[in-house]
Amino acid sequence: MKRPDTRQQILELAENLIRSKGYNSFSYHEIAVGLGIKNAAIHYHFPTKEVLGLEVIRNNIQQFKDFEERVKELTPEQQLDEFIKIYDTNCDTGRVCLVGAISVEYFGLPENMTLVMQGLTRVIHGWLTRLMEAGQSAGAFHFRTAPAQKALMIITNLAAGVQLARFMGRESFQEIIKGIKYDLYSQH
Amino acid sequence: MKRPDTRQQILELAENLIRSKGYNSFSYHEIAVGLGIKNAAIHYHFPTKEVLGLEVIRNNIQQFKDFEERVKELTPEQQLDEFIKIYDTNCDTGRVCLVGAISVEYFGLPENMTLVMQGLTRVIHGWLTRLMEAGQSAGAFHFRTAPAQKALMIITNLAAGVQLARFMGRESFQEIIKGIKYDLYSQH
DNA sequence: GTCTATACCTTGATAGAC
DNA sequence: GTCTATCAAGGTATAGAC
Repeated sequence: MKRPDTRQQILELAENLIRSKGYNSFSYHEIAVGLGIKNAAIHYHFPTKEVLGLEVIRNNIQQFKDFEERVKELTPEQQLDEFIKIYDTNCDTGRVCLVGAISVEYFGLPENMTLVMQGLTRVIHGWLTRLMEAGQSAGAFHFRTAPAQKALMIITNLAAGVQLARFMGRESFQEIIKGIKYDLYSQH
Repeated sequence: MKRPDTRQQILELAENLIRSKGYNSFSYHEIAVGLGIKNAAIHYHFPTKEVLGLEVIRNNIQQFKDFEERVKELTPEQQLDEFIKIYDTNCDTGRVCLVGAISVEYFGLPENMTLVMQGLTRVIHGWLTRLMEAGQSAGAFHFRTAPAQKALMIITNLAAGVQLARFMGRESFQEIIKGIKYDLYSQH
């Protein structure tokens, strides 16, 4: 069994912390304790916190592209289910999506981070827009507005749905999932 | 120059800072500089940062109740417009809603703050649910799902819509507003 | 790659004069 | 009510040994 890759472990814990409490609310010390290493070891892999933040975002972009690749042969309905499942799992584990987490601290972040985040939002929104188009063409999804707009509606339902669930409970997020599917699948 | 309303000024600036960069990203020093006072003066009005955070939330609840009172004689369509306008203005000034801002830092906040936040979400969601019911009864809004569910969909569209706009631009939020209204007003 | 040790800054918070 | 002065704690970050 391969030895655990410290760099990757730091990256994953940092992402979890950002999505649990925010970028400016976690410290190198917290990561060090969590992984049983020392402060300085983190700085060896990520010289500054900004670099760590940037790598977390870039890693997230890559993860989403892996997701795209993994589901691309599925039907639009199945792809949507997989997409929703990401947020559903996040909701269970108490983590909001990276876009929401980072966006809220916007004016308290290094500018580079906000720039790279634009890339992440573009990738996600672009994929979901194409999925809406494909599902509409296939007769699976029913909606009358533009696919790009419909994609925005769904992303915001999911992103803020997980956030809201922290105060209103898991059931509220389940209601939102039902709402999204009802809108898409009912003939109107 | 006398400053009888220092407390209120602190409260307002703190709320703006929370909704610009997050609770754990602003400091007493920032407020002091912003208002031309000293660190210690803030501690006179709000002994701890937790108290300040709690008062910001309580103040927000009161503001929303004032909003309810202000619009209660208007038609459901007009009330919805006023509600949307709150978020639209926030979007222009670069501020996300308090619910989104606080929710994202959930696991990095004093527990009391998360408890009081539950009250805020309940107040907003309750009001919008009743508005959905009233609008439906009046034949102004058209939707088939439960009013409480429809309210959740709209709140999440607006809350995350403002967040997303920080990366995707103001136009994306305008698209979301159009989407909300199209869904509610079109016969289907 | 990881450690110890430490420098340096910012933070929330307090005491006491006015 | 606001100030000056100060504090302890915690934050990011670096140097150098191993």
